[in-house]
Amino acid sequence: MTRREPKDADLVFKALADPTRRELLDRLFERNGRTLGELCEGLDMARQSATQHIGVLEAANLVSARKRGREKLHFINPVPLHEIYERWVRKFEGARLETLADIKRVLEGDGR
Amino acid sequence: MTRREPKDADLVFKALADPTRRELLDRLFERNGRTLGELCEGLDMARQSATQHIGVLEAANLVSARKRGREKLHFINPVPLHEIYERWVRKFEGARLETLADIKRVLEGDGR
DNA sequence: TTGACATGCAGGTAAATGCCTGCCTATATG
DNA sequence: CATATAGGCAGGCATTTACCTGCATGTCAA
Repeated sequence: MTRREPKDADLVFKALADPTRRELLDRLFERNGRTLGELCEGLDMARQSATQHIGVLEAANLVSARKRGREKLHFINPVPLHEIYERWVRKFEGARLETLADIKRVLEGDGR
Repeated sequence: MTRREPKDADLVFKALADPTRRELLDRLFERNGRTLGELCEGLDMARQSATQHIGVLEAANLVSARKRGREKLHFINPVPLHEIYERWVRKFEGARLETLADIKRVLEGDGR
């Protein structure tokens, strides 16, 4: 019923949560500005399916496209990736060392 | 039909693609070793639903848990996040500067 | 103009996801 | 022991997702 508006982070992570879409990003990294047809080549799925995947990447703002004649050219936008890093990776980088000590401390029952 | 075995990256990104699960990670960062009950508090969903979310985080190896008596204690594991960063963020960080130039070059039709 | 080519659009289906309710088990504690 | 507390397990339902097929549109080039 109540439709929640998806946040940016949702869109980006969801977009990345599929191997086909990550493959598409890799292809664009290898050579930016590919057409839709080039991107879909050898993907082992119908063009229309790949198009949907590209749509997801565009919705997440990871890819932007523009037309040139009858072609659609695609470009990577790395900004959302960096934002994800700042908010969801960097923050937790320090956590590793604490972990073992925390586990011990808590398990030994000094509690909370 | 043919069930594909999900890769690590799939599990991690999928786990992160939900605001409830990200909230859980934040709660664990704020204080590691929380019990299930503590984690679920105030989450605006049934405990069982939150438990499923925690299951997704565990499947992605972002959280590991162990029992103490009748309680289940949860701990962050930041390693998968770092791996994601190495493979899927760092790689694309350099792409930004190229982008505008690429777009121009391609649009002006020197083609591929 | 006309045919070939690149892409867009509209459903349709099977599986996965996210939430629920109901009930069971195990551990603590009076 | 009896009860409360922490958590586990099973099944059900609505929505979303990831594919597909079929057809329409727009652009280029002979």
